[in-house]
Amino acid sequence: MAGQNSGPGRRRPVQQRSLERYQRLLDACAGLLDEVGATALTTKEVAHRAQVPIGTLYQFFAGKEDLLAALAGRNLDRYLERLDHRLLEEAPAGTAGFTDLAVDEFVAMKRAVPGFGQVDFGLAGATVPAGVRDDRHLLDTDLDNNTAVALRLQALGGELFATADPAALTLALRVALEAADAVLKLAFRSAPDGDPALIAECKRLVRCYLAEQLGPR
Amino acid sequence: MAGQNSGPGRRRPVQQRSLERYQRLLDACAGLLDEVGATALTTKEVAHRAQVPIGTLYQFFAGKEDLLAALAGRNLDRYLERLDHRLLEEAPAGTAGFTDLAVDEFVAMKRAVPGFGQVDFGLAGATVPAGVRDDRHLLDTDLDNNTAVALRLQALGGELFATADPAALTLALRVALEAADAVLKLAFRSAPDGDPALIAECKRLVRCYLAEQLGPR
DNA sequence: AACAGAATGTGAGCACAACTCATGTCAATG
DNA sequence: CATTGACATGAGTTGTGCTCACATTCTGTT
Repeated sequence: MAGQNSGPGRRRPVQQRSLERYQRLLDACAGLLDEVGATALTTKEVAHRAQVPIGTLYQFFAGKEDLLAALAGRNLDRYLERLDHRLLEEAPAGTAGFTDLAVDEFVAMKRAVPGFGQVDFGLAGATVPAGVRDDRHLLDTDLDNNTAVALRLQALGGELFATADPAALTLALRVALEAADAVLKLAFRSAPDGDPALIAECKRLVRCYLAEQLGPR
Repeated sequence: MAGQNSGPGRRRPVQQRSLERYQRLLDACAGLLDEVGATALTTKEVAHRAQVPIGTLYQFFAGKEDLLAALAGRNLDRYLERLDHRLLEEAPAGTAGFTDLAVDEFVAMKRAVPGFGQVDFGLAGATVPAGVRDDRHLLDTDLDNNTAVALRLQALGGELFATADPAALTLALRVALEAADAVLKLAFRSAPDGDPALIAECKRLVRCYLAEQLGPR
């Protein structure tokens, strides 16, 4: 169910061995992210950790930026997959229940998944290579991550979001997403496992906003 | 009224000529930010634009990171100053009015002030030099920008925020601040002058959250 | 005015990271 | 066995952040 959601890498590996190396590179990248942070991360060290020569890294990824984007894409796919499972298991009623689940799962991944705390979905990291203006302009690719994620969340929520105006709901989800991401980043800056008070406030913020959005009841 | 709020630079200039060069460096940095973005910005080019030798730049700023932090600090000082003026002039009643003013002024600066769109207050950019753990641990310095800004906003708001629990209000302001910043960043990623729909949603988000916070009335 | 010593200014050069590309490897086909 | 082309490799190129030995300017004392 999780679509391929990586950045515009160089060559997508098709053979078995290459695929393993590709994943190993992402794993090494994630591990290093937690240890040294995004700015201090070097492509040489990532390649070294993954036991892959530096040239091979650049066959799969256009550069450091693209490597991080690919990791963010994998994170997003995994998050949506896990959220989907929990929605089926726990079957919450109403948007408040959905919100709590979505936030809790996000927090769980921030704690457990290497690198997730540094890049999560890369929402704010559009970061066009600087100087070169964006020239891709088709479908999914040109709406930034934010809208793409909002649409996928909306699909997951399904009947929980009963509304007469789906476009307005998409807008609201984009806003809620960006806001929640920022507040949770703050929560994890304040405490290693996420400040509980800030996590609670994050839920309150989103619930309150979405409640006003669809049916003021 | 605006306190000195720059990063932990190297030497603070005291002489007249040095002060001018210091400001010129920040101006050049801001201009370049808008043209090439943060990652493509080079210290050499900043120094060249400011007509200042590269060595001098490194006397004032510990590095590129610190240069950007200093710009963010100047942005914050200017913002609070301008917001303060508008609060006195327009004297809004209630938190909703305060919110609208605060957001509008922020948007105005995003449009008008060079570099503001790239770094604003540097809320998320704590970015410890990577590898070295933070060793300053006194007063203002160790609570990140977020808390510092929230407290200053709280002071500006003054009697508008009548509450029995000031600490809870500070927490709410920190959350609102981080969320609003993220949503407005999104608004300016979507459209050069800021997507009006997203700006409106930002106000709605903050108003709704703060209304629930202090006096559910 | 003349001088000493401190403070500040300067830019060639160093260390190191991102990224390339000529060469090497190897499997499939004629 | 020879030919071909896809894929793998890491020494080398380019260019950035940053330093440091030396030059210049300022400040206070006699």
